Amino acid sequence: MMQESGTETKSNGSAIQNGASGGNHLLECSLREVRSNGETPSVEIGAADLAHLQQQQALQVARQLLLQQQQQQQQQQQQQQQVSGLKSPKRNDKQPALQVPVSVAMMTPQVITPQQMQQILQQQVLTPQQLQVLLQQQQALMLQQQQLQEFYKKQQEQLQLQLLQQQHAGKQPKEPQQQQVATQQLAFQQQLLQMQQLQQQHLLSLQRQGLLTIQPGQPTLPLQPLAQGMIPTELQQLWKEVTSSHTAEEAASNNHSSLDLSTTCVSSSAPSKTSLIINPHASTNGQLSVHTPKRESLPHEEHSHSHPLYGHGVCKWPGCEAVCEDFQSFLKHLNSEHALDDRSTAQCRVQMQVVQQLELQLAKDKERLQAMMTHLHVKSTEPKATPQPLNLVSSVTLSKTASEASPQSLPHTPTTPTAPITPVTQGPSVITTTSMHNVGPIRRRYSDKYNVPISSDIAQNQEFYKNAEVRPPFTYASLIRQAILESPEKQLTLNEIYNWFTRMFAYFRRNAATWKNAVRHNLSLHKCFVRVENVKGAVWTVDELEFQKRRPQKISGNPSLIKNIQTSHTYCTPLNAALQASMAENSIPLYTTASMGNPTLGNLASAMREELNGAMEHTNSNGSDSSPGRSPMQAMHPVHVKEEPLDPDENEGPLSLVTTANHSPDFDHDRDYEDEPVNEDIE
DNA sequence: GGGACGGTAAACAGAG
DNA sequence: ACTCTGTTTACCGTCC
Repeated sequence: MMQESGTETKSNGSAIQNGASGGNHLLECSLREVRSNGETPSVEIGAADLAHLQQQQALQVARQLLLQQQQQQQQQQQQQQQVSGLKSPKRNDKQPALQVPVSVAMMTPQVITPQQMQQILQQQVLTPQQLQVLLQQQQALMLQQQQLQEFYKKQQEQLQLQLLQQQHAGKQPKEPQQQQVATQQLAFQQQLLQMQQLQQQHLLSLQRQGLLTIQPGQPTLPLQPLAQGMIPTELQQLWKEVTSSHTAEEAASNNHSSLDLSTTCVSSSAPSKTSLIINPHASTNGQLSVHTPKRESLPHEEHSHSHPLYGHGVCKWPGCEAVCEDFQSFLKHLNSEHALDDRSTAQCRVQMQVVQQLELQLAKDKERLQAMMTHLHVKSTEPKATPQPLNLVSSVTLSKTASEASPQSLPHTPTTPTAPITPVTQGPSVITTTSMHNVGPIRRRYSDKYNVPISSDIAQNQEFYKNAEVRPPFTYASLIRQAILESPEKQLTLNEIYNWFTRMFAYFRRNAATWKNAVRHNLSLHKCFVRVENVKGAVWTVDELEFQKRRPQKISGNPSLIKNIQTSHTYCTPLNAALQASMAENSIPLYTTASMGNPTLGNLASAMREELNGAMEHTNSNGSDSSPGRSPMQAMHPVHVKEEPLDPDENEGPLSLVTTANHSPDFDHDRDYEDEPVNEDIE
């Protein structure tokens, strides 16, 4: 069994790796896949063709790169000429040395690896705050640059003055001093250039994120390399190769076409289209324009016609971009230029690969998100951790850091567990050194330690636990008990307990050997679990009395914790839910998750609150005879269903208000989960 | 520091 | 022979 899942894991992992490792391989794979699907075997871009195309594309990119480098150098030279006009001729010898880093800096955006692209893609989910920060950084950079320029100007003037003085004063008085000033000047200029590089890189990063568009009248900024390194853009290049009638050499020999390609990349690549709306109030220093993804409301744009291949008055067929005045002409164009032929089919295949690649990317990012969620959830001692499973927040309140933690005033909107924690809103601030120590298996036993209601937590965060591989903060014993109590007959076979674990918690869909062993170990170890021989075999039941014997001790002797429990319940969870769950935890019957939303039971629960609080206050270290046992409605006997099938104490008994997952006896997720591919990357 | 408790690993046995 | 179930022991970490 474990071996099976192990192999599954490996294969899955390698698949993912393929997706991350190399575009070529991926393309070939996807192509193979397309072939294996048996679609249109007659048409043809073979793997070799594709490789050839990619080579051509690489050539073209290289050419373009050189071209841009030349342009940038020209720009740089222009800038330097402007500057050098003010200073001594000596500076000229130093120019080449200065140009090198600039060129390098400008080349860097061109070699964006898939990983970088992923980072960029990730960065696309920036919050307005982050965007603001970026823009502020941008402004600060510009300000710095301005200051530097001013400073530099002053230096120039000073130098001029000195030179004049020297000329007037004598022929060769202060050569060293002059050199010194020149050196200073050089340093300043280097600083200035560095600032420019920084600024440009910053702008590039913004551009790559699709946040900014550059107005046409901004020649000093390297626009072309914007998205070229990105995989989809490369494929767009492929499109060009496939569709263009002229050769790549022609294209390369023509600056204009090269620029066209780049603009094509900018305008038609997916990333630029997925740009974010950013705060229009943010100053752009007059150099940048904020690009909003919303349609720019071109008058001739599609009104009622929404066609995926038509937008902004342009045919969006990959690599086409023919201007179509209206939708009708677009349709004509579509039928004439993109009819069913070999070329269109081939293009379609490439588009499939594009989609496939994006899907891979998406899958990877999803995986990452999952890992982030897991990580952020695990480090639950972080005071400001935002959306978490409800009672885990309670757990935080109950933890040692509770006193320092900000008042749990978060108005606990019921967590939608499947709603991913929005990691970006938390930002890097959440990831602290202290949080690192908490990564890994949770060893806290919040529920047992602090009496956090397990049923409440499980019920309210059911979706979360089901989907996120987060270890529930409950002991095995508590979980086993919960599983058994949730069952219609309050008895489960071992296998059914397994199934409950895997069904309710994504975490238990892996490392089955470990936790199953732990389950068995707990069943055997704790007296509260009673094995009952059945006709079918053996089932496990819960001896509540035994269970309660060990529980009260844990909450005892720490009044502050008890107080915290109450306050945290007040703040963090809907009272009824927390209360009834807490009662359920204390074996106060009738109040289960089922009572949530039930006004009658809710009121009853409210009425019971005082008793519960009082009971908790009276909790002492003896424990065994403490509050839960004294509840008048306490079940004073083990739950042996065979003897009392209609036990009114059952949480979901007579009322049948089962809100948690109803489990069919023949439910067999166990195998599925065990064989489920395990995500090794998270580990 | 020590005891209680929980998690994990492992060995072992019996049943199917 | 193998798997599943159940028991037991040992070790370690955490908490009080």
